[in-house]
Amino acid sequence: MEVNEKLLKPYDPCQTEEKIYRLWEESGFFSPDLCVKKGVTSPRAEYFSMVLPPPNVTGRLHMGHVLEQALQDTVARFERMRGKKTLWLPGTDHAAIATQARFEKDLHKETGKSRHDFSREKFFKMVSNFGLQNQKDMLGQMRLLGASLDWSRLAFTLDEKRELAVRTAFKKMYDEGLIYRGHRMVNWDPKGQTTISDDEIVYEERKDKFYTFKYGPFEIGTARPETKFGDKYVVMHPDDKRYKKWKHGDKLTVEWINGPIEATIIKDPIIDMEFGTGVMTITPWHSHEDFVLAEKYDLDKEQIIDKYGKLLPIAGEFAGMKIAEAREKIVEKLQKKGLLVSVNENYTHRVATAERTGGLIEPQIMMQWFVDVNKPIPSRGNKTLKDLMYEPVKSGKIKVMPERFEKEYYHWIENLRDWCISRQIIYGHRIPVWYKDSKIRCEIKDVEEEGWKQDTDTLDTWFSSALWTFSTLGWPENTKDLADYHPTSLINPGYEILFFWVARMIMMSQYLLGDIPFRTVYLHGIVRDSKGQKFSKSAKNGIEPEEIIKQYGTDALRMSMIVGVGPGSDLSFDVQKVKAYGKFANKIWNASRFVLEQAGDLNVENLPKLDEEDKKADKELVKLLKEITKDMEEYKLYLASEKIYEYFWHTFADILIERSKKKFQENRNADSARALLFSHLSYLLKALHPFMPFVTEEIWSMMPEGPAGKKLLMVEKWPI
RNA sequence: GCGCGCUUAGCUCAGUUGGUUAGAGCGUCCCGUUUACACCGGGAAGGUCCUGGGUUCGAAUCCUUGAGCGCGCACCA
Repeated sequence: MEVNEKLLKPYDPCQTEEKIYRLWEESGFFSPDLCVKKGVTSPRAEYFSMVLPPPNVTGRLHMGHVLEQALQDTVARFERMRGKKTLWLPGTDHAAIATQARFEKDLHKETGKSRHDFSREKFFKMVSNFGLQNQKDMLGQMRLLGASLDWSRLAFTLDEKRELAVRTAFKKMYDEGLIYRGHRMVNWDPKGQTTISDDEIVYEERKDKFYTFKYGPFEIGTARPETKFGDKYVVMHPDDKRYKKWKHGDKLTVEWINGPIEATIIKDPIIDMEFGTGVMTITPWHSHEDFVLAEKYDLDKEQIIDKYGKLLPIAGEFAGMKIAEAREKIVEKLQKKGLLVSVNENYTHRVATAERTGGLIEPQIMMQWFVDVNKPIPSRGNKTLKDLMYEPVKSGKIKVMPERFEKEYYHWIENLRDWCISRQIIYGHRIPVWYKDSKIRCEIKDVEEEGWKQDTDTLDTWFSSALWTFSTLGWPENTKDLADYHPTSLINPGYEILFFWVARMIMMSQYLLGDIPFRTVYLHGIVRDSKGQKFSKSAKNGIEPEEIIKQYGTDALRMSMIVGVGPGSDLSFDVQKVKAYGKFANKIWNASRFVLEQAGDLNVENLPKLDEEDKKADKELVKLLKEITKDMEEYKLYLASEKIYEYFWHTFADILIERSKKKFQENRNADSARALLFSHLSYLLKALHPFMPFVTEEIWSMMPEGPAGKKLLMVEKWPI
């Protein structure tokens, strides 16, 4: 029979995808409510829900986002077709420090100005506009990817509803003593001029000089002479025989950088006797470990370096100098005084840098806000936040894929310290605390009364994303969405944010709702270039998803990211692979043309009977579909996609279609062949749809309509 | 230092609980346009499944030794 003339040409994704997406969007079927209302989903159906890991509004989507959304959209479409009330909720993340840092960089490059040239309000507005523009671009990109997201529920981590959620969470934790303010050792980023959490530190291996100095009768080693001005405590192991004659608390006068100082002996088993001389001096203000010691023995703590990385007056003649400059000069001076013992030029160690700005972290003691992870919580059976994070994974209530990340997760929790949540940046959720004289109030609503001033710090962006699974569903209101869709079924982030995000979501959901945030965590890997390098701006190896889509189509790009890529494994992006699946889209197109030419006029309701060998083929397909369904239920998309590809091309096209040609030629069991081709095609289109939604939907629109009418393929029933 | 992962065809990788001659895509070579498709079909070459040892009737798959690469975590001054 005659087929649609579109079918006579090769498949052209550019001519198809935009139109198809509009069709889907206008149908309203991305919303589970409308699916129920329009009768394609039963009101009593089981639910399936996912929140999209909100992309940062720092720029545009990259290949990592494509992978993530391809995976999620495939699952969402599968579950929707199986008749579940399926919600996939979109949103974006204000990504406080990342967005502000990016904006400031551009601002400086373009105008030479910095945040200090604007009022707080003005600057906030500027960053905010920058973020909103990026958000707009990204939402467009998500549509290009075919994402079946429910746009009516679009959320942003910094919008009004999420602000309410953040403040409500903060206040509850504050009232229960889980959030406190205190002078504590924090990670100060002199470049970004803000604190960062332990998780935002990136360690870099580096070669530095390691100096050994005479310190009275001892020799001490350091890579950081510029911090040594306040070192008036000498620490050694209590069992170290070499220093037996010194007792804890002994005092002695030693010649040091700026003249003699009085040093005090501290004996503590923290010292590794094997390392160096077994003696060290401590700088409690600028070292985490030293701070712990200082607290233990109630030692003086003196600040040596200011927040701009310059030495303070305690450094005497070196005051005001930058660290790098001072270091050289201090060593010079000590050498002149005869106190320099040796310099090791090849000392490799790891230095802490800030994830977003690359700044060298300077530990500092500062007044900041923290989340206490070790405090027993009466309202949660005296469990700690650590317990609340640990338990649901341990008990299996939350399943992590691949499983090996569970170990990393436990390990992280065991080593977890209180979470520093205050940031000295402007773009973000301002801390909902107000001060007047020495009084302090934590409130959900702005304090408008005379004389009260709000804290100037903002919250770590991960504080708001930690609430994401339920803040997007309306919490703290008692909404129907929350009752209907929480806990969510699946979350699908990259493994690199297991701690930043997944752990914190579990913590907040467990604490605030007394429930898990999701049942399964499917961690995906990183998309690298063909040489295995991470995509990055500096490496100039970035590939724009749009470029690939323009050339090969979204379906091809999506398939290339799903087939054979298991959970947690990185994938090297390879255009050849995309190209191959572009060919596959065309193969589906051409096979469909043949089938529709041969069997497009069959009575769908009453297909001819199958002969023996076709019956066998039919059974095989059923078996395959069962297998694929099981794989999909277990989120093994990498297997299901490969199987369906293999079957379509090498069984359906290469064997069954070729066989049918003979039957048509010989006019032997031709009706059976027609029926087989037709039913095969319609099953295969359905099974392929979650993976390659565009080309399958387009072909589906050309399939003959039965008496029961025809729906969009996206809401047709899954074949098994 | 502790822990985890990877190593399969020239390249990028699959291989689900151990089971016949180990697979795909791309690339290479040969042949082929007579009812879809050259974005194609048929065929071929190409593999010590990192190394050594073990368990087993049987190992790419399980255990173990070593090597190379990668990752996570950790207070070595």
